[in-house]
Amino acid sequence: MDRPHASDGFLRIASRPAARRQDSRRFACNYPRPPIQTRQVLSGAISMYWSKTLIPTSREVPADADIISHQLLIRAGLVRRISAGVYDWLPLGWKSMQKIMDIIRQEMNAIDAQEVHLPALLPAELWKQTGRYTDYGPLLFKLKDRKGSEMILGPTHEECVTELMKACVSSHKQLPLTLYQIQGKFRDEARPRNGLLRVREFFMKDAYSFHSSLESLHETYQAMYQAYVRIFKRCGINAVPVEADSGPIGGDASHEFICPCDAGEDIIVRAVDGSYAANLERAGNARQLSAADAPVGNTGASSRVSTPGASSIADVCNFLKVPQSVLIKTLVYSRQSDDGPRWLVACVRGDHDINEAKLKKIAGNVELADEPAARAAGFTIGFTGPHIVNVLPAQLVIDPDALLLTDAVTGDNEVDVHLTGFNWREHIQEDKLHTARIADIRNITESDKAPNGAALVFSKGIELGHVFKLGTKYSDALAATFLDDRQKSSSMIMGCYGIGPGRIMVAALETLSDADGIRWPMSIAPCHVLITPIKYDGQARQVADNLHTELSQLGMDVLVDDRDQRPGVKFKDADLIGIPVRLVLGDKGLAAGQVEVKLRHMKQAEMLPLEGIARHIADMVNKSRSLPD
RNA sequence: CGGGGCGUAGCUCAGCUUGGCUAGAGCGCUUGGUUCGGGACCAAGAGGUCGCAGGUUCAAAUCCUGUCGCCCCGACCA
Repeated sequence: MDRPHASDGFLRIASRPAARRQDSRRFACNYPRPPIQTRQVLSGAISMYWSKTLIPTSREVPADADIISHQLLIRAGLVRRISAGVYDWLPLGWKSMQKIMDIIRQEMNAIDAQEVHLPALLPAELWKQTGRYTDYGPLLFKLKDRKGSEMILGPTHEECVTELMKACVSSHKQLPLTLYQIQGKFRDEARPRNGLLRVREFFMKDAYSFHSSLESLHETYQAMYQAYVRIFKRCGINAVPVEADSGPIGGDASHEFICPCDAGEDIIVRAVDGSYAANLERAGNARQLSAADAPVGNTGASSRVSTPGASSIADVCNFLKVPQSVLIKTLVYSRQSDDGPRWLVACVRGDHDINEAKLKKIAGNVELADEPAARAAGFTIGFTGPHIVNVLPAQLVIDPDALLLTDAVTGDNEVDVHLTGFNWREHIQEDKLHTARIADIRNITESDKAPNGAALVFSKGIELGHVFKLGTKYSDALAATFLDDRQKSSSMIMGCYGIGPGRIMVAALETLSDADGIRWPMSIAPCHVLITPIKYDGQARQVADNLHTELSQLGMDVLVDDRDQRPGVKFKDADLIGIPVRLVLGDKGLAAGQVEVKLRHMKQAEMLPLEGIARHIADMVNKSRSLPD
C-alpha cells in the first residue's frame, strides 16, 4: 500500500499535476467554473442540478424514429443509439430504468425470490447440451475466445441457472427455490427496430423457480403472476394478462402481460365482456370434430376449371368470382427424418391463416416445405389440393372449418387447374380421410367467438412480461436432479418468468405522453420534483437551493434547472422530460411569498405559499408513488 | 434472408437528374450586445477528408463498381 506500483493507478495520479498545469494553460478560458462542492449525501435521494447533468434534449424529431416512445427517448435525452439495436443510457433514462428495476426487485424479494448475477458470457458447450446452440438459431450471439473456445452471449439463462442448481441443490428439502437476475441480455435480432422495443442488447428480469412437485410449481406460478400484476400497477402502466402458448406442460401454463397500444408487435384477442384474453398464437376454439363430421355435399357435381396463372387465393377468387371462404387452402409442410423428408398436407379455409405454432403442437417440428424439394416429390405448389394424399404419402391435417365445407374450390394438383365442387367424402379415399388429423391449426379472426360465445376484439400490444411453466426440459437435459424422501431421483420441475424493464419504459412513453412530451408516472419518473427558477439568481436561487435541500431531506428526488436559459426554453424542456411536479420560482410570486406548483398531467398551475411547501409536496409525492391497491 | 430507401456540420435537411470557382440553409454551439414567465433579436464566429475504397474524367458530393453502416415493409423471432 505505502509503495504504490505503476499498475495500481497511484503512480499515474501522482505524476499527473505537471501535465495538468500545462493543460490548464493551454485551454485556459474565462468561463466562471464554480468549484466542486461536495453536497451532503441525503438518504439515497436523487439530487441533480441541470447544468451539471447530461440531458441532451432536442427540438428536432430524429429522422429514424417512427414511434412516439422512440422519439421521446431521444428527444428527452434518455438514451442514445450507438449501433443498430444498441443504446447508451443517459442520466435521466438510467434513473428511470433503475426505479423500474427497483420496483421489480422489491416485488421479487417479497415472494422469496433471491437475486443473483449470472454471466453474460457463457460457454457454448452448455447450450449444446440442451440443443439450444442450434435450436436458438441465428438469434444467438456466438463468438470465440483467443484459444478458439466457443462462447455465446446469453439471450436468456435457463442453462446457466439450471447448471447452478445442479451443482448446489440435491435434496427435496432445499426446494422450492426461486432465483432471479436483472441484467443485460443479447439477441442478434434480424431487424432491431422501434427504439427500445426490439433491441440486440437489453435488460431483462428473469426468474427461475425449481420444484419437487407440480403443486409447488403451480403455487410459485400464482405468486409470480400476482407479483407481476403488482409490478405493472406500481409502474403506472396498463398490462393485460393473456393466455399464451403453453408449451410442454399444457393447460393453463403460460401467461403474457401485454400493454395494449398501437406500437406493439403482438396481437392480443379479448372478449368484449372481459371474460377471455389470449395472444393470437394461442387463441382458438375448443371445438372438437372428427373425420366422421365431414359433410357429404353435392356428390358428382365437381369439375375441373382452367385458372391460368391463378395460384394465390385472391387470384383464384377473382377469376372464379367466389368468396375466399369457399376455398380450401392447402399447404405442404415437411419434417426431416433419416430417410428424407416426411410430408404433411395442411388444409384451412381460404379466408383463414394457418397458425404454425398450433400445427407444430400436433404434428411436431414441421416447417413450410422447400419449394423445389416439394415439386420434386410431386407436389404442384400453388395448385395443391387435399386429394394429393390419395397418390402421395403424406399426413393430412384438416382444420375443422375447412372440414365443414361442401362443394369447395381447391387446387387440382396440376398447374393452372382448380377443382370446384370438392367434397371430402367424395374426393379423399376413405382410409386417408379416417387417418387424417382434424385439429384447430389456424389463427382465429375477429368474426370468431370466445370459448364462452362472447364477441372478440383484436388489438396490438407490447409484451412486457411472460410467466411460463417450463417443466423438466432443462433439468432433464442437464441432469439437474434431486432426491425425494424415498431416495428416488427426479428432475427438478422448473418455471421461468421474464420482464423487460425497457419495455415497461416504452409502454409508459407510448401510452402516457402528450404532444408536449413525457408524463412520467411518479413511481418511475427520473425525479419527482423539478425546481424551475425563472432566473437562477438572487432570492430565487436561494429559495431553489433551500427547497432542493429540504425536499431531498424528505426523500424526494429533485432536479434543479439552474441553467441560464430563457423561461420559454426551461418550460419546453420541462414538459419534454416530464418530471411530475414542477415548482416555478418567479420574482412576483416570491415577493408575495408564493411558489407556482404545476403538475405535469394538469393544465393549470396553482400558487401556493412558500411556507411549508416542501412538506406539502413530499406528502403529495408519497401519496402518488405508494402502491395503489 | 427478400423488397424499398438513406448516408453531406452535433440535429433536421437542400445541392446529385444535366460533373465545373471557396459545398449551403435552419436549429444547436462560441463571443459581444440588447432582451428574458412558454423554444427571443442583432452582429461576429467555430464547425464538414460530402460513410469508406477503387474507377471514369482536365475536373467527382454529383457518374460507375465494390464495400460498410443505418432506416422502413415483409420473412424470422418471444
